[in-house]
Amino acid sequence: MKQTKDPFPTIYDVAQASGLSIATISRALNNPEKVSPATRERVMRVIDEIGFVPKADARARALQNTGRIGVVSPFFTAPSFVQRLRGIADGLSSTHYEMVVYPVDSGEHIKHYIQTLPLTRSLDGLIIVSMAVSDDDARRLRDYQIETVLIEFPHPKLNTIEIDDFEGGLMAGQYLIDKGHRQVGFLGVAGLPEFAIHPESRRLAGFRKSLARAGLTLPEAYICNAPYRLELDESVQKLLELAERPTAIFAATDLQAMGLLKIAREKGLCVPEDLAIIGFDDIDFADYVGLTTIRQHMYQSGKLAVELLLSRLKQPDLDVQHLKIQLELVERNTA
Amino acid sequence: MKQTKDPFPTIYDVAQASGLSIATISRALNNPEKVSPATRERVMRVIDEIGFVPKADARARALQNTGRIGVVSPFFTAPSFVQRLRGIADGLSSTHYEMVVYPVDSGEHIKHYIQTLPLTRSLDGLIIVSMAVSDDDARRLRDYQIETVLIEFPHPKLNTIEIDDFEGGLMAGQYLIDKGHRQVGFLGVAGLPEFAIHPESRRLAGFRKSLARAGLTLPEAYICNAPYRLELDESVQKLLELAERPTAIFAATDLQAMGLLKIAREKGLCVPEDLAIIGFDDIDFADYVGLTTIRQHMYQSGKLAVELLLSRLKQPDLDVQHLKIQLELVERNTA
DNA sequence: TGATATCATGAAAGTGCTTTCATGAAAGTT
DNA sequence: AACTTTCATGAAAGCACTTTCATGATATCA
Repeated sequence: MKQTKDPFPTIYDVAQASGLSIATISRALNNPEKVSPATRERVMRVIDEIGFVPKADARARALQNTGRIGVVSPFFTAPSFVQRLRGIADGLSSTHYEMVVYPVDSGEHIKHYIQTLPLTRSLDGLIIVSMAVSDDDARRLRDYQIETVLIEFPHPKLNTIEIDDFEGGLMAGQYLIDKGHRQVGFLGVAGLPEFAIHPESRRLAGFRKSLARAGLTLPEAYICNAPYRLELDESVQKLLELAERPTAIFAATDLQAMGLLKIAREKGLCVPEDLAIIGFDDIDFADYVGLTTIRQHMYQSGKLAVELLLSRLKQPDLDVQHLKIQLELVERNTA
Repeated sequence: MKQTKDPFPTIYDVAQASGLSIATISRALNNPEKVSPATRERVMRVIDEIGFVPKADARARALQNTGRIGVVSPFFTAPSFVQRLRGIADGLSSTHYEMVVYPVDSGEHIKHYIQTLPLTRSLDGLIIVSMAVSDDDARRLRDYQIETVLIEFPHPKLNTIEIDDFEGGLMAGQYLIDKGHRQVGFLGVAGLPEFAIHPESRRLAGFRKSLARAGLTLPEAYICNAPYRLELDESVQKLLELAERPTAIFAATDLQAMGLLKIAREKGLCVPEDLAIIGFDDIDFADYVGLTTIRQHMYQSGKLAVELLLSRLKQPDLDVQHLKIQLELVERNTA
């Protein structure tokens, strides 16, 4: 009667109630084959009776692992990042791992995370999304043997899921050129905090390359940078008000492409006739608005990241891997 | 020299290196005033030297708190839910709490979580979003003294952030009536899994009430249910092809309202002239597409939930609270 | 100067589990 | 019948901290 009242029965209670030792209870739970069937039966019945559930932290302590993997990400609620998060969550859902999300909104934050997370030992693995990791950080992560997978920012010493931003920019440019455009512009990202990475510069580089190959140039006046959100600023207005404005624009992100699309339409421009627009990312809403874009399969990148992480957790001596996500041009109605 | 090589110095290493006992080290860290200034100085110097960081889980175990709060949510990557998540994350960011996300995608899942999370005791608090909680579940959560805040689904015995769906439906209906509409329809949610809650029925009830007050009725033919996503199914097509179709439709969620908007436009209908549309939620993209809607301030609900949770964590004997989020009609271009 | 209060410190218990190692019984072998 | 394996089980150590309680050393008071 005492046991049934106890709100938190421990393994000791189970042992006592069943007349066995805690070692046997533990075995029945974790290595059932090491226990006789009869005993196993008995243990299970008692467990059900008194409602025993192993305490996670005690288990973690003894096991030297925590059953938790951390995800550190900036803008984790931005559409594209959410898709990634979904991939991670799905990848983790079939395992017994929990997902701890560390939103980072300042440079202090990330430094702090990288410095203390490995030390407090409260995580089995770490997925770092779209954040620059210094050699120092990388060394620290390795020294403290916390398995880490980087998404988007590559580091030679760490597992990485890479996006070939250069290639993506090249694809976008080539596509526009093939469509006959000769005056093309670029919409980049402005005002990104210093701790975030800047993939748009590589997208721009690839874009430039494609133009060069076709003997075209990208005039300074055709390059515009705007904040990473739906509401763009006046610099975009100006670009569209140019006497000789571009006939096509490659936006470094879908979010901005959508902002651009809206402004263009407000100005009475027909898309794609007057102005072709191609984005990058393929966020969920891209399909809704019919945005032509370069898909980088965010969901898949997240899922891949956890698969990579899990495989390393199982076999820690595996070589560091650098996977590349396949880019894909999705043709819709804006270009 | 041994200490400096050890990648994970423990409190014992600090004790040995400083010639003090682990008890004193612990005190110097947690109750500095209980230790002589000289000793404190000495301890700190050694800690810095060998790079000691207390292991979080060991600390949690001894302290009986974990520094972690759990968020269980369905569809946690759907636009509206993400906004809520952002509110929760922001609310938590100024604290030392970590956010563990438990995505639920099956009924088994939620039952399982509610039954085991409190028992494994690896969480200080729990925020349950948009999930039905039975009396049994509620009792269990209380018995096992895990502080819980429910969002959207109210329970008398637990803290709740409520949304007045009935009132929202009423507001939507009243607005359409005031605009002169007499033939109004309703777009509800179909195919929601059984573990999710169904706020749309209350939204519908409120909507009906407003119609009744104006002497109007809602014909069966004007009620349509479609999946909770951007791509709606043919039932919506049929509604719009009715000989005498409604002049206005209240969609139970913004996501569906946007789907409806797209279909209407594809059919050549002018919105709002031919068909007025009003949604519910005010997701981020609602502003982009100019959707008139009932805002339920998802972000705020999340933030409020953590504030409520934190205040209860500090003062556990506080009475259970039931907060109501203020709804707000946001007039844009679709109605 | 002897008795008492104050204070910094250390020893040890507690936290709830896993796992190694030892033990004794049953089964198999010759 | 004596001996070796095999197998289920229990005792106990280990995980890395916090905190209570006891102790001995000072400081305080009469």
